[in-house]
Amino acid sequence: MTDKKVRVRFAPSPTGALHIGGVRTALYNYLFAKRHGGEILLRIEDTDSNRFVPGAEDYIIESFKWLGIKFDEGVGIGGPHAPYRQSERREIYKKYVNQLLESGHAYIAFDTPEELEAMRQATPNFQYDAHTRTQGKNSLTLSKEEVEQRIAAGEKYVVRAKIEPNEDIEVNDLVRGKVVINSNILDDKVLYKAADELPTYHLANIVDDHLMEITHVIRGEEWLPSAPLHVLLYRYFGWADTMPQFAHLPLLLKPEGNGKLSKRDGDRLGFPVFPLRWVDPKTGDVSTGYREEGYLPEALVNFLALLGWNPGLDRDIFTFQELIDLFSFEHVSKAGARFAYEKAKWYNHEYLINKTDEEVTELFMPILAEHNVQCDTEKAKYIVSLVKGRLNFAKDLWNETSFFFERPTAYDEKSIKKRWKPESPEILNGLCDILDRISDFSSANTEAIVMKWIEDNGYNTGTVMNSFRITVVGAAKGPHMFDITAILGKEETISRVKAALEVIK
RNA sequence: GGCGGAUUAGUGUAGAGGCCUAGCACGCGACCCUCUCACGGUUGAGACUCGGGUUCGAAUCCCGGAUCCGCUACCA
Repeated sequence: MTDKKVRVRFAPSPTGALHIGGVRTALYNYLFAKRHGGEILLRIEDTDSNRFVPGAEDYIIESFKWLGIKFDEGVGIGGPHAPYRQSERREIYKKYVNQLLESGHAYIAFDTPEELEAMRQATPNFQYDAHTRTQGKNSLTLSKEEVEQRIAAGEKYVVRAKIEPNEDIEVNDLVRGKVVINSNILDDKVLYKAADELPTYHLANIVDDHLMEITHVIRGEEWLPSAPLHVLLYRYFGWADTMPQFAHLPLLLKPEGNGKLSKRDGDRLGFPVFPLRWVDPKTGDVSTGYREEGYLPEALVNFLALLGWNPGLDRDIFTFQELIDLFSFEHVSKAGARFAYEKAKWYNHEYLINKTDEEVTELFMPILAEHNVQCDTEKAKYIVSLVKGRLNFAKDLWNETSFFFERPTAYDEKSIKKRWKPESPEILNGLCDILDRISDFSSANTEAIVMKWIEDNGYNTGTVMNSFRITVVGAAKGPHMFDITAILGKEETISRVKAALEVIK
């Protein structure tokens, strides 16, 4: 078992956009598989026909493509265990449902939703199990003839697992160790619905994981309570000796307050909870994505990887390959992790400023085009080199560089209040005269001349430079002043100062 | 309510009985750099959920409380 090739799966349900927690689960699956030279497959669990959302499957595939998580087989790729869409595997499940029925590990139940609801109302903490199934309408209480009659009459039924009471079931979890649960608390879970001829998750995932030779089931903690049922099913099928190992991952929690991370938190606190932009086909609601917000996929991956896991080293930046090489369940934490989106920003900042000027320039050019700015790549690259360090997102590029291309339309109040002095206008007029006489307007030359002029006149450097900066840039921000004026040129620089002097009092 | 899981600074985490005067990172503060905003560097504040044990010694092991999370569907 341990020498078998590692095979894992990510099995989302196409009920909408892929939640960021799902992305992390997929990532851990991927890291684990690749760490062990194994394979990962993508399976679509669309066994609930009521919750199917068109477009969700494509969304999932596109998300992973963007993130750089490549599946070895599955929906959209194919492979030896196709089909990978559960709705297309009906016949397979039927066979296994029958096997369970024949071996006596499952039975047919006709109770309607209304009847079940009535039972719940009548009995506190009602659950359909060994103690209560004798009161239900099922193949254990009804005669064989009546069961056949009802089925022949087209009555909708359900197949339930027949859980034997009072048995301790062990689940060996790679993250949590041994977890023991008594079968008394398990209910006779619905395994199959005749209504749509589809199994439920519980049956489908066991059959598929077995057939697809999955060695490790890595999924969210919300599955831990039903893991004993899954263990039981492996036994009922006679597959106990090839049962996969389980690893239940801690959940992603809200950044503040109680509860798990939800889409609403993103809306409320201003960060995406989906990898890509998603438009709900029913409501038309639009949710932004990490991609659209300007996150780099490698930054998101790094951030997500370290949310609930860490390699035990005193650093935070890891390449995808390093994450693979270092990944292990020993370092997956057991407690839920608050979604620290502030750190996601920092990750993006780190990845962005560590890109080469060429790479950032590639992100810059389309932004310039958007603003109808003509600028050759060489100049753009030089500007990028001046402002790169202060970027969190590519979209910050315009904010940090617009003054290179457009005159300030307003002058920042705060900057003026702090830096503008009564003598500023007079000094600036003098500065314009000096500037006008400079023939070599290069950064170094202009700086040398202006600094000497400041010194000769006994001006305060800060006053001169900050006032100068406000008139040219529009605020007390930006790179080295004379690098800016060198790009703007003499005429534009002087003209900006004069224009500002008309406005700022 | 029942069952299960979890609990180190605001947040993500390191720590697997003495190496802990509890480390790192984000965030926050200060200083340096500097014409400004950033970057970078240095630095400061800030935590072992509580109570019992076990032990010469516990953040680390055991028991109990508290709190939080999950499950408790013909959803996954």
